[in-house]
Amino acid sequence: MYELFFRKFNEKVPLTHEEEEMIKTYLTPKKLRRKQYLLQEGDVCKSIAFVEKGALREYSIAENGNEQIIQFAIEGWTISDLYSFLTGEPATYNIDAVEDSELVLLSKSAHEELLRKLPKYETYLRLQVTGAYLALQKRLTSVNTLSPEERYANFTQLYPELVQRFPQHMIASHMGLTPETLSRARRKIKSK
Amino acid sequence: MYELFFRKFNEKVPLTHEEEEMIKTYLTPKKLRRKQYLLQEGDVCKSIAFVEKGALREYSIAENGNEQIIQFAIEGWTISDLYSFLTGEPATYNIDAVEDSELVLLSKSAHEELLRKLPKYETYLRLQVTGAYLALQKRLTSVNTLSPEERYANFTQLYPELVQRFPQHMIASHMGLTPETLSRARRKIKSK
DNA sequence: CGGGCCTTTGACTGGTTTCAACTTCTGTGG
DNA sequence: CCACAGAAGTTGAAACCAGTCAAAGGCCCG
Repeated sequence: MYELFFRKFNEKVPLTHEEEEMIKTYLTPKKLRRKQYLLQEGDVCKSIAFVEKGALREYSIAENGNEQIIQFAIEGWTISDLYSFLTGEPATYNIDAVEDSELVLLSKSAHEELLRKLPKYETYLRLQVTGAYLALQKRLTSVNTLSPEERYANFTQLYPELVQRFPQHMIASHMGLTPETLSRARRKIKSK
Repeated sequence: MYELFFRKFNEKVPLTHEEEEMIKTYLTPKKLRRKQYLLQEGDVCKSIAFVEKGALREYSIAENGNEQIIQFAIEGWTISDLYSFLTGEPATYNIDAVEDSELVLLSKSAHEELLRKLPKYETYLRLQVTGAYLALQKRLTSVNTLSPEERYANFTQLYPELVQRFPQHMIASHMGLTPETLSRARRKIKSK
């Protein structure tokens, strides 16, 4: 249990067996069915979720009803409405399962206690957030400088697994395009 | 000296007098003239810069020569090519001064020693990066969901100081618009 | 005072969105 | 196991909106 979680943790910050056991007491497993919500806009995000198995998405809904996907998560990734989690404000994002999924949850109180008790947890968090920040920065640059085709090509190269597992219209939404535009961009790429 | 730096640090993580003195030994002041580079694409980013006074910008240059501004920084903000700083790879961004500026620099070795010696520094960093991450997330959402007018209105509301101190064409670049489009968006807003 | 950069405005172009129809795929219930 | 309904993806046509190119006016700095 929690194998992948600790594998990823150890890649960033190596843990002793005792430390692993200690962390385990703070973790909660959770299974989610396809289409089931982990978090709904308006609720407070009460935990950080690590994906042991499955696939989820995080998205907001604009006034006109358009879904805007801001993040995907598959095995080994972490997902949460961090702002809501940290501040206790209502979430502005929704998170739901795109496939049946198995998660590892870390509640707010667990998070706070681990920060107090285990410096390695803070290091882990820092590295995690730093990585997410750098990835976002690249993404923003690509949105501002690349054409839809280039963006899609770039995305498939960076995240081939995601292209396999999420439907096209979600990937379009993630890239800020309409499904039609993405479909046409794909055709152009193929014809080369 | 370094007043603003420690004010901001203490807001996030309170320090004792001794700790402040200790940190001071790792800091280096630097003055920059308007238009002077702090970092040029291709060089390795050797420090994190805190702005005591002045205004800077961080940007990349696309093949076609277009400048794409990814960040501004004024008093109290921190600026750096974090990826280059952490990995030692050549920087993909340029940083230069838009006004004469006074900076506080933290070198890579200082950064690493502080991480080892002072847990509060790691906490400070974590909070700093987390804040930057959340801000970027909001920015990405606004790029994908708002019209140019809404985006500019949003920006002026969020960062009125920046609108005062940076020329329009830089703000346009920051928002991923051409100067012409921003000019027209401003006119539309005024006419309401 | 002059030059150059910044901003604004206009006309035109091109690419993405929108709307709509059609096809394909998927999952569900009879 | 097949049939069918709904979702997903593709394609076409038209509208729209930001980008591009060009020019003029304003302002700052040397």
